Amino acid sequence: MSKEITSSTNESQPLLGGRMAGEERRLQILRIAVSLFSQRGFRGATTKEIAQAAGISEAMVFRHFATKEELYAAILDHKACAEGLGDPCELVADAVRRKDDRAVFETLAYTALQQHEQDPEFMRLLLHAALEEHQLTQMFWDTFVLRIYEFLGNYIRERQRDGAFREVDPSIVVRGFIGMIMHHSLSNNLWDPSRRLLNISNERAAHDFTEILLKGITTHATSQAKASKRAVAQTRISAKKKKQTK
Amino acid sequence: MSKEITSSTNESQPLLGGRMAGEERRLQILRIAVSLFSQRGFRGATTKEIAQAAGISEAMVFRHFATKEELYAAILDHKACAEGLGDPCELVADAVRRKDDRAVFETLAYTALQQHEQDPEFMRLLLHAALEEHQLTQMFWDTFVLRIYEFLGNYIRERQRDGAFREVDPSIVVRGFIGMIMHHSLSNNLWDPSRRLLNISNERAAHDFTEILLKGITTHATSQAKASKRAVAQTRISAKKKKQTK
DNA sequence: AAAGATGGTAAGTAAGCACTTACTTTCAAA
DNA sequence: TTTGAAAGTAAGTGCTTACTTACCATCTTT
Repeated sequence: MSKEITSSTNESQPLLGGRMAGEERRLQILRIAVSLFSQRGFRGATTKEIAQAAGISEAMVFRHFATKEELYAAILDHKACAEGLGDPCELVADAVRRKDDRAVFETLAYTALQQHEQDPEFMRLLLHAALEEHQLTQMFWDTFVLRIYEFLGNYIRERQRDGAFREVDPSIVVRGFIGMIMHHSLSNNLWDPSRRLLNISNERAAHDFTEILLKGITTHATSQAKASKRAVAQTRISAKKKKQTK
Repeated sequence: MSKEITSSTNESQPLLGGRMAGEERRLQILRIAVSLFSQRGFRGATTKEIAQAAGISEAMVFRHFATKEELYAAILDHKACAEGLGDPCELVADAVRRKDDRAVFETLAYTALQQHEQDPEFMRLLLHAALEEHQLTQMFWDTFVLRIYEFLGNYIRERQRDGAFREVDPSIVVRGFIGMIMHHSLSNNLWDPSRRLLNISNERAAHDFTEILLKGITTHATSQAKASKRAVAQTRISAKKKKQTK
């Protein structure tokens, strides 16, 4: 039981001998817990495992987080708030202004796919939370997914007014598009990690999904005349409105 | 001790007299276990809970299933094999013969959506299994998803030869289509059960997703001449082949 | 160098877990 | 009516779990 001063045998950070500053240790525990919770879920990951992986005793875990629940909540907050997930609306704001449909959808798709690929833990964590009916699920849905629906929905509505897109419920279009992306990431990370069914780059996936969606909702050549007439009329109206309001 | 108190107060099912035939009890346990495993996952559901829900002692559960693992496996077999999931290839075989693209895709989508709606436990069970990296996941993917990819992929390839569909990797098309459907079911059953973001009938969803996909992959009016030429040429070739082979 | 705060641990505890043992009740066939 | 197999249970067993207690070690401050 010589404790083998552990720093030699322990995997996580062999560089540092035992002692750590409080905040540093806290973050280390958090990182390790994220990894274990995402692998085994809340019930599946034990505090003992977490402590061992961090190279400390269980008691230290409970000094930083009073209960396992609190640790879980801290993780979800940490992941949901701090981590990436930069506002997608800003990301494509320029493309929206230029009305570059292809850029809008393809950029969103590519960014999401990259995000999922380089941080697969987050998706697993979210899935576990959803299955356990944890409140984070609703929080995530409300603050993130909802905003994308509004943002993309508004863009689609605008392009419909332009006559560029046919008349479909924008929410259905968004659901379909997000579905293609999410399911592709889920397939890659969860169902078919060896990618036997489909093995393509994120660029390719983003491009082809966008192509299918855009061709699926743009107005046809046959009805193009009608569409452009409407577009012109619409442009005049918006111009008038602008002058009136300002 | 105070054990008698619990036994007198604890009467889970006063309606049915205790005793059951072996097979009957086995199926009852299975049904209850399905429900509990799908709600709480493998680790989350306890044998005690299952026994209580069935109105029997824990020992009876272990008389029918030697271990918890065995019960889990029995459930997955029961659900994956016995339950529904009728061959989708047969379902749309007629539409495929008539080359009725709309019917092929819309029927598949609608059937899947209905299936997911009336048996949400199965999807939860599958998700839990996937997160726990249970072998069923691969089994399900190989025997069910793979076949759909092959089937739909072949159909798309055929229609591409006809000149009816543009040249896209059929696997990507299938992934996109399945993605729209799966994500919609997942949204309805897991993420947004109150359907605040989107609340549409399965008919509507199947129709609109199909519409987007088909418009997204059919050849355009501008290139229709070229396409139909190719289609005619292709038809002649197949006709010749048929005569030659037979 | 004394002191006090902070990082860290060994050794618990009570509850809960999957699973077992030893026993009783029911019921249909011989 | 006997009997024996099947349905059923109470009361464990040993292990694991989240969480605690009481104590040690190592810095920093004055």
